[in-house]
Amino acid sequence: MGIAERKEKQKLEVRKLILDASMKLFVEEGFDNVSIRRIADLIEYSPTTVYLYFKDKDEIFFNLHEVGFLKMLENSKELDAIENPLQRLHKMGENYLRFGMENPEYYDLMFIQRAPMKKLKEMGCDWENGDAALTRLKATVSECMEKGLIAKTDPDLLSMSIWSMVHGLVALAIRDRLDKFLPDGAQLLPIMNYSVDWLVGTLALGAGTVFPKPTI
Amino acid sequence: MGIAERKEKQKLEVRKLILDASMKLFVEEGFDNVSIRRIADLIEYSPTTVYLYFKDKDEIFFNLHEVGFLKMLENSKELDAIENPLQRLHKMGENYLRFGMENPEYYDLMFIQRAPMKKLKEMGCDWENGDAALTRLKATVSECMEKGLIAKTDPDLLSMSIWSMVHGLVALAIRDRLDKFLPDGAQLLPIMNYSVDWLVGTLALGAGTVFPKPTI
DNA sequence: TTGGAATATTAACAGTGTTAAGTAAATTTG
DNA sequence: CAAATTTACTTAACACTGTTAATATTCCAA
Repeated sequence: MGIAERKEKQKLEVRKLILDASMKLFVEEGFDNVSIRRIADLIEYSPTTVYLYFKDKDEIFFNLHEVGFLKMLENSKELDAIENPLQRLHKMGENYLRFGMENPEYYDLMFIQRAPMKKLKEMGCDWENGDAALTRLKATVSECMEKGLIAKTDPDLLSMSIWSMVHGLVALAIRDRLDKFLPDGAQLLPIMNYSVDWLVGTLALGAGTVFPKPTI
Repeated sequence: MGIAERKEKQKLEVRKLILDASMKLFVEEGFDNVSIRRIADLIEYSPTTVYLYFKDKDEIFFNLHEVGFLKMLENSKELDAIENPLQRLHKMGENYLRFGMENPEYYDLMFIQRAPMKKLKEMGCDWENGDAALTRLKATVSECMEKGLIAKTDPDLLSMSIWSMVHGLVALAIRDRLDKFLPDGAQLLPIMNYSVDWLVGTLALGAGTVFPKPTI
């Protein structure tokens, strides 16, 4: 079935063309300016062709949200090499902030926009990507507790709290709520990183891991 | 100038009519379904009349965002009566979460939607509402440090971290990212409150203030 | 009573997501 | 190989959207 195979491949190619064009528009012109017609213009097809590859606009955004998770995972490969779970936790926080600030559009789709979750519900699926990410966080938090590096509490609750803090930072930042409280021209990311330093430093029990108490 | 006065009053009345109708649509049908034409239908004016009272749609959302801050402030009157700043901090967190979960549409406009900040930039103004709120938080955090209730660090940094955590919780919750990690049918707010308990409990130095270590 | 300002409306422009119907090319079938 | 059928794509249209220009109506002051 060489023909069916080739056709399959071509179909995937056009799909990718559409996704790439959508993201290009999203990154360069913002969510509101991603229209089916402009996507179609970019890939030089008619607008209705897009509907042969995606059921509707939300399905495009759902797929981009998945690409975002892949990208984030790639950004976190180095984590596995870190033996000390507390240091790993610290690095996880730093990576999360950096990914969000460097890829605000992907971050938006992954954790802020409603469209992907709407699609998920429509499909009756779980949020596998988010699930996996939180599971990794929980594992590291649990390991910290087991090794006596941080105080023992409910690991699920603590993981949710940690996630909320870093998400809160990125969400406020990329929706223009943080810059207003910063000295003129100051970089946002370094200051957000201090928050991670502070959190991990506060969690840490022993004096083994050193995180300087920072000041803005 | 009795007539001018009455006209002024009438003008304000129609403005309020528009804002109320907008919010009604926003609450009942979601952000995307608030259109100028539907607002006009609701108040039984023609669509273009709306433009005599607001420059554009974003200006309506900006005004609603301000109404939200008023509402939030009202919800926080009881705070002034709490002498112990650590207890006050705890209550601030609880109030913030409750306000966000009970008024997700207002919260969205205040801390997530881009429109209000865009308008602010256009007007060249500061974000007075957000500024005032963070200032109140900072004052309480500082008071806690002065009275030796929590460890001394940079109060600005700690305030930002605290805010980020509660914002993160609400933002994830109202954008449907948290329910997926909850036992079926579990209430979100009580669990989010545990996070505040944990945070304040972790910050607290003395044994004077009792917050039970919770488990989900 | 007339003139002008304030208020409201109609009509229109350029854009949106999406669907139904029609066309042309590629592939399978007889 | 030719006919039939499937696949890929397009044109035209519907019902919306925010917003502006031009027009009509109402109201108050001179």
